[in-house]
Amino acid sequence: MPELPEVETIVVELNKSIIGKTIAHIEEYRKNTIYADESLDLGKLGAINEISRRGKYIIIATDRNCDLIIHLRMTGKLILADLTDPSAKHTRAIITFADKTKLMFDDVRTFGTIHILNRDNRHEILCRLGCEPLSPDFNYGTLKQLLERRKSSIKSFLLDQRAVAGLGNIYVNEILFACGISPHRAANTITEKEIRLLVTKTRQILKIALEHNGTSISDYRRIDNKTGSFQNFLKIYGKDKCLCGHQVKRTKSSGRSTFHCPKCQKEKEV
DNA sequence: ATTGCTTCCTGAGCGC
DNA sequence: TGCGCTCAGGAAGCAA
Repeated sequence: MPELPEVETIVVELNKSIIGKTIAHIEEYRKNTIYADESLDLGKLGAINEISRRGKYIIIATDRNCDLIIHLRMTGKLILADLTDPSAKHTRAIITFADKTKLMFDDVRTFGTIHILNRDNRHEILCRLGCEPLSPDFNYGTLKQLLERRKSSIKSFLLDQRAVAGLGNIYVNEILFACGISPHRAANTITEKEIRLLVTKTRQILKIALEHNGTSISDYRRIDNKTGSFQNFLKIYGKDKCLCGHQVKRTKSSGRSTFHCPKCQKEKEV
């Protein structure tokens, strides 16, 4: 499940490997994978000159003012290859470069998308996203203001991309455990001290995960098909017992697995 | 306005 | 061996 550290890892690796390459053609192998502006000729998108990330979106920009905006959802992968891998059963699209190398978009569960559009329309995809947790905008003041009027749980707040962009289920579980806050707490009951802790721990966990090239629980792979290694450092997600030996409680909230330790994570503000 | 449920999809893992 | 069931999950879309 690619979240911010996984997407950022892919962006860093793409920046080392496909900058300057000219897009020769793009083929879609499954419907509803590519959404392209009708006015664009996919054989004339130009050469790649910048690759960046916003939330969980990968933005590949070309020198002809076009953007490829990719979302991997749960099982999407971008794999750089010289030849098409015949064992890849779930290739949804292939971007072929002028030098004959290929960037393959694999996606078992088919929810991932590639939007191809003129740069002027970039905001149509990105405008709904909230603040970046690794940017200075993610601070006590911003968070306090956002949390005040939220009645939903702190977990659903952190998962809401319109509030904070880039966090997913695994990191939200880890962040709340690190802060000692129960995922079931109402967002507007988070105290000043806890907000400051949320800012610090979120940044810390994302940075460490990034140093380990992200978390590979099942599907996430880097562009050379290698796994990340932060799964070895998870403290609550998928665990039976927390570090202190307490039983971890597993629940579901809005369809997602939630792990928390009732002893280490406060159910109520103090 | 805000919130939370349903939907999309496939493969792994399980019990029988 | 194979069947049917459950689970994994991001975010759009919709209903309350």
